[in-house]
Amino acid sequence: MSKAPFTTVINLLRAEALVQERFAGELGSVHGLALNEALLLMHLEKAPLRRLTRVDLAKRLHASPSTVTRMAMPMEKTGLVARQSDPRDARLAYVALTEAGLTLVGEVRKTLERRSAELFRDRWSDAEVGSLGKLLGRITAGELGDLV
Amino acid sequence: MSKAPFTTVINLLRAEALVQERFAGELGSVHGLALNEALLLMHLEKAPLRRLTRVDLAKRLHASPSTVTRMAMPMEKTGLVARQSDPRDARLAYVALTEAGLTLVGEVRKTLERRSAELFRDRWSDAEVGSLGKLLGRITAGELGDLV
DNA sequence: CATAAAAGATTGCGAACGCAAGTAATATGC
DNA sequence: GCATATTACTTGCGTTCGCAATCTTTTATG
Repeated sequence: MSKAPFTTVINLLRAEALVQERFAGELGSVHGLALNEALLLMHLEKAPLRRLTRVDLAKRLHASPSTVTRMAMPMEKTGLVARQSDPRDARLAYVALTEAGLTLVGEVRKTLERRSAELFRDRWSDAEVGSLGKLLGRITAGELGDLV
Repeated sequence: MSKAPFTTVINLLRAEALVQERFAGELGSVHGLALNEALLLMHLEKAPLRRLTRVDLAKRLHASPSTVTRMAMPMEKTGLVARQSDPRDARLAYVALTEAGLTLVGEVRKTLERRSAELFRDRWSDAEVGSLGKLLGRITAGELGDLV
C-alpha cells in the first residue's frame, strides 16, 4: 500500500494555504476584495447572463447559500453586483454583475494572473506548470463553472 | 503571455476546497476532529520530542499564534495534548502530544490515507498521482514540517 | 549593569462561516 | 384541485479565525 495519494493530498492542502496567504494581501490592499469575493465576481463574469442564483454561486464557491447571501450584501452596497429577480420564479434572487463589477473583475484577473506567474517564475518550466494545472483540473473534473 | 499559471492556481483552489469538504465530514464524525486539528496532531507526531511551541505550530499550520492557542485549549481538555513549559525559557509553552493523542493520530492517519486513496481510485494511474504530489511539493519546498 | 528591543503567549474585538430553523414560492402526487 | 414535498433564500446562533494590544520573559545594546 503506497502512501503517494496521502502525500499528494497533504501537499495539496499546504500549497493551497501558501497560495491563499500570498494572494490575499495584495488582493485586499489593491482592490479591496477578499479572495472569495474575487472568485465570486469571476464566476459571475463567466455566467451566461453575467448573473447566477445564490445556490448556484454557493456550489461554485464551495460555500453555503447563507454565506453567499452575506457575501453579496456589501458588494451590492458598493455597486459591484445588483440583485435581480426572475419574473417566472419569484423564489430566485440573482446576483448580477454590474458594469462597475465587470470593470473591477478585469483588473482583479490581471492581478491574479501576474501573481500566479510570479508563483512559478523560479525553478518551473512551462511544461511543469501546465502539467500541474492539468492534473489539478482532473480532481475537480465534472464540476461546473470554469473560471478560465 | 500564457494563462497556464493562472489556470493552475484556480484549479489548485478548487481542488483543495473539494478535498476539504470530502474529508471534513468523516474526520469529524469518526474521530471528532476538524481537519486543522488533525494536521496539528500530525505535526506534533513528526516533531523531535513530539512537541512544538505555539509559534512553530502556527507557521506549520499557516495560522496565527492566537488560533493555535485556541485550538489547543479543547484538545488539552480532552487529553490529546498537554501543556509543557521549558525550564530554560519561561516564555515557551509547548503543545505536547499525549499517549492518547498519539494513539488517535495513528487512526486519523489511516482514515486520511484511505480517503486519499479513494480520491484517486478512478481514472488515476500511480504515476499521475505521484507526479501531482511531487509538483505540489515543489510549491511549498523550503517550508518546514513534512507530514509524511 | 541598566535600558531597550524582541519574542512567545494570551485576550478582546470584529469579521466570516455553517447549521438549523423559518418563510415564501414552485413542483409533484393522488 | 388540493395536500404534500421540494426549492430558494434569509436570519439567529454558535464556532472559528486574524489583528491589535498587552503581559511576561529573554536577548541585545550602550
